Amino acid sequence: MPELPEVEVVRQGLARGVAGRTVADVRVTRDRAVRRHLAGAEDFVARLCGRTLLTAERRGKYLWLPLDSGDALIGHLGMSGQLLVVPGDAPLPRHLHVRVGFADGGRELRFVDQRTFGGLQVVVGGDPVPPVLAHVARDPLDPLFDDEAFVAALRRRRTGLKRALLDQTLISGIGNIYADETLWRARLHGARPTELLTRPAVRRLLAHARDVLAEAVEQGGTSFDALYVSTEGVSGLFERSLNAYGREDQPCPRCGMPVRRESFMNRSSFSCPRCQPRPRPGRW
DNA sequence: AGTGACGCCTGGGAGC
DNA sequence: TGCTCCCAGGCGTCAC
Repeated sequence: MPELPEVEVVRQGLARGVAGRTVADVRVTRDRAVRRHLAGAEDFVARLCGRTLLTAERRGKYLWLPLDSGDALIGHLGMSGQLLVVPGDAPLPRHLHVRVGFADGGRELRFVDQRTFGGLQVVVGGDPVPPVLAHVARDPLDPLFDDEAFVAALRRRRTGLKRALLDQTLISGIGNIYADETLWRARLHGARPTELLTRPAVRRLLAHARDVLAEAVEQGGTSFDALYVSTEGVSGLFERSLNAYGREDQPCPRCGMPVRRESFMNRSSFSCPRCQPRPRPGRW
């Protein structure tokens, strides 16, 4: 599932593959893929044609490509989205929704998305960040991420720790997989009340989040199936480095206890029963 | 204002 | 074999 590392790998591919190129033609074959573009698919196409894509940027799980018009093309992969840079005569995949051809006649950009939770839109402004993304917090790999502000904000929350890690307005880029991996490394259960964590504990947690995200970027991200791939269609290798996520009943790599699976927020959470004990009422 | 529940969407697999 | 149900889960929206 695309979280920060997977999206970052895609961003790097876009920077290599489409930045600096001028759009010649755009085809939208499924309007749902541009539903966030409120002015409609026709307007989406008009705002892209003839424009040059300047760079490839990312905040959390959002991507955007500033245009020479002052607009920006925003992309979100949702659960199953792919941004591919491939030859125009490559076979058309089943869930291909948007094609962007370039004036240089080289490889085209494709948005493919099985579940269409993701999508594309063109918005006004993209420097330093499109206004519609202003609510998204900086992510832990952002040089301007404010560690102490995060520590204070998390401790002001009155919620569970995993819920806070998944809140993109508090810290962005972390989804279910990397939340579980961060918690495993920090030896904390996701139900721990945020307001009871000490400052040093939150700093350690943040350091683990940074580590696991950076290591996953190095490995090209996590690919459980063919749904997540780079712009070149390559799968990531980080799945083999997962310690908790998806490892129900397998031994904890640290202590050997079988990893447990719990239902949480209508999804699965994986943790070690020994390394990450459930919080007891009134203690932490 | 902060918190949490809900619905969107499709394919694959389990179960009958 | 074929049908139904469940699961994966990011995030915008809405209610409290």
